[in-house]
Amino acid sequence: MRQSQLFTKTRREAPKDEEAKNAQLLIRAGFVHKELSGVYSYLPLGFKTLTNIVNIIREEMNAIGGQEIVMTALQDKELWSRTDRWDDDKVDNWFKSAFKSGGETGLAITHEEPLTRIMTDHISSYRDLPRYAYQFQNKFRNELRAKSGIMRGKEFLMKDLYSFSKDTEEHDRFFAVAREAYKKVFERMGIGDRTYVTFASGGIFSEFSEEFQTVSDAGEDTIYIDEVKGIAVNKEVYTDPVLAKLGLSKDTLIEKKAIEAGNIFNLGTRFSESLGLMYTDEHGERKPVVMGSYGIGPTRLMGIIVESLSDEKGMVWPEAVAPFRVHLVSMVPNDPTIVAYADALYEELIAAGVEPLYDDRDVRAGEKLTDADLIGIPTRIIVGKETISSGELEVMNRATGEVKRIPRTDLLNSFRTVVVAEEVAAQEAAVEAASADETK
RNA sequence: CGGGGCGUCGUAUACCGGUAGUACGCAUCCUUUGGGAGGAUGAUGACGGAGUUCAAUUCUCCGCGCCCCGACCA
Repeated sequence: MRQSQLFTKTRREAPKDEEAKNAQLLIRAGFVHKELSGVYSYLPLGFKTLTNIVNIIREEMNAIGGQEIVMTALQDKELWSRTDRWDDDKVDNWFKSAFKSGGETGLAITHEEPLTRIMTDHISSYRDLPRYAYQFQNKFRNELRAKSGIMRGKEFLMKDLYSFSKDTEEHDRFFAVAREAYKKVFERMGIGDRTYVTFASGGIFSEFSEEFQTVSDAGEDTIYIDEVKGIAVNKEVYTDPVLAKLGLSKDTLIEKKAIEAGNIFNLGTRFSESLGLMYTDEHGERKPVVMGSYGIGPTRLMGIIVESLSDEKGMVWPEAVAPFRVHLVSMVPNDPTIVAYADALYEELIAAGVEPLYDDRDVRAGEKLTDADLIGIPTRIIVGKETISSGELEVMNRATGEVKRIPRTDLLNSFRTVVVAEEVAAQEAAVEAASADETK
């Protein structure tokens, strides 16, 4: 993509109505646009980044047997009344609206109810279990106070997976599998080293839920981490009996601020019983389906990555989620030789399978470099006078600032090798997933 | 929802009861070209409503919007 064609521009200053680092940087770099308090649109660079995050999650959900669907935003009042989650005194953050023909509806805050009802059409025997379905969908929550930029909005993207199992044993097995899949997601996003499985309140459903908490000063939660065991406890359940139960000692726990990047819940039979999702077991006995729910907010995750990995110059995206892997910067816009060289290199990079963001704008070098720092693409290739005389490309690592000089052909070959390796890995993963399906 | 604060060109800011100024950005031109360059010229602005006043962007009230602290957060 030629940067001269990108419709977004960078800004020197953050808008005064944003205090959160993630929102300041994302707006300055043109990734997002604030529509309302707690409501953001995603512009080309932001959408590409978000798409990469979504795809990583999608791959990991597919790998554990998840089947992707899309449910509706508009909800059936009658359905939610049956589980007693419609009244404002029970759930106070609905956005409710009325049909012109009469009657009320609401914008989905979560999707246990509609999916459980859908499943009543499709699950009736033990042969139909287990099943796992998930979606990426905007959720709407009428928060009294949005805050922290894109990390706590009123409308936000959510990946929610729901599991349907025969009994608690089958459920527990999948729960453990889902936990590992979540860990993989955070590792691939570059925040695995600072994200902890955290025991938290299970709310009305069960004793505990498990949160995935990323250590960050921007976090709203306080957690107590056991570094050796690699797990943590949320302050909301930080009591002696709970610690004893989890085999943790106060002496080894470290208090940190953290932000919830995901959570997994054991729902038991709360929804299946109230909505009649039953199956007949091997002995002809009718039983309620045992459910779980598993959430990750991709938009929040994007904010967490910005909060966690940016530096004083701007954002620093991990390879896996960066809007582009490579930022090609031509330094002297009025020198036809350099422009021609950079143009040719741009085409060759595309041919090698790595489309860069190509800063071909007619602006000064300083502005380009400052913008490149802000945008935070992991690898930067700088083309200037020296490049042409030496035949070596100046390749800079955004995260470390390290600069290497690499002969042009070597660099192009290394990209080709990486692309081929990724294709092979993708094929292997597909084969593995297919064989996993067969063994079920 | 309780408390506090704020709404001025696209962005960030200043001043003022009586010409609304500056910087960046934008437009045209000249110079400049490896870390947000200099000059010249130009376009663009007071959240909405009511009130006080000869006169309101400025003061008062009511809306609306935004931010922060707390509460809340399947």
